[in-house]
Amino acid sequence: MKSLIVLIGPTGVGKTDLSLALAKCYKSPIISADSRQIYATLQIGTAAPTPEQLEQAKHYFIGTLQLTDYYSAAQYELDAIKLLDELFTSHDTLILTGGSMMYIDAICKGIDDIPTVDAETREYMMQHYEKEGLEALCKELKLLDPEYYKSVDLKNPKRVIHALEICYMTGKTYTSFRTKSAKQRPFRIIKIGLTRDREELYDRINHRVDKMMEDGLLEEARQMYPFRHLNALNTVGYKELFKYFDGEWTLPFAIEKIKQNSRIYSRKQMTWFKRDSDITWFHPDQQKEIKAYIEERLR
RNA sequence: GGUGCCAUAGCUCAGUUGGUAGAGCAAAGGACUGAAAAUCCUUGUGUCACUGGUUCGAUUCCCGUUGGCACCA
Repeated sequence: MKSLIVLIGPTGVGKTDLSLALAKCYKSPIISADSRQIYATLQIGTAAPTPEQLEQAKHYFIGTLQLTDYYSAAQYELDAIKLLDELFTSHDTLILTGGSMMYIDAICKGIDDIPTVDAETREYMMQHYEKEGLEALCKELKLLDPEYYKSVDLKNPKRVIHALEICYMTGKTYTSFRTKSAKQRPFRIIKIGLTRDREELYDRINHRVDKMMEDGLLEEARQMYPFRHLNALNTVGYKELFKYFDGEWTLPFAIEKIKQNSRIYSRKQMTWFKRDSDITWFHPDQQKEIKAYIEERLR
């Protein structure tokens, strides 16, 4: 039986270090599930594995995209599942780690087969939204897909717009693409969650931001500044420094905001992970216990 | 030393013509199916600085105390 060890947890909890230890233990490469570390030029600000760490194990999906490349959780599912199939021919146990909740779920449960929105449709909908407002779009959705209208968060423009995009593009309801059932994977999934006391986690996050600044985050962000409108740069650590470059915030204030937004993000991750009853939780220092748990499950 | 002003949520401040109070920020909780480090939703009890007085009732009015600010010496 092939097994995928899925190592998850909030930002700054210590996933990278443990993933390296487990990679050595199981002679596995490390497959990343991180929607920002996947971009080549966002190393410092996303706390991507360092060159030294990258040498310790083969990594996938770290720094493989350009900022301008289109990517999504669904694309990640396709790419990662294909890679897993290949790697399982020569490995029994593989390690997946990352903090992007939706990327993790894309691997473990799958994402429904919904068409990719083409550039014209998105452009059209964005203009439509600017001109008519959210309420008008909600009315349209009520007509085109009354079922989804009932369950969608009507105050969230992204959700409403996307559903409409699919309706207009395909001539079918958005609901018709939603299966609401998890895909079965041909491998065993062992989910390990890493957690720490909140105070401890916040402390690590705050210190990590200071370390990033020492390591040259400001310069890295400055080089990304011309691309600031790209989705890849709508990212904690960069968007705050862009406000500093714009003269809106002082540098110390921007740094405080990076820390604050990182803390908020870590909480959001925990909210998502908490409801996943398949996860078994450990403190990152419990390496022995974690290995024992994995051994037991592999048997 | 004297006079005046101020003291209300973690912070900045409203407010109560006397019936125990509310905004912003912070903080916390939640949602999540092709942009997800994104996007969106919900949540405000606090010795109203301390002591005493007036009052059926004081955070509100009065005396005093403490701390802060300003002005005068």
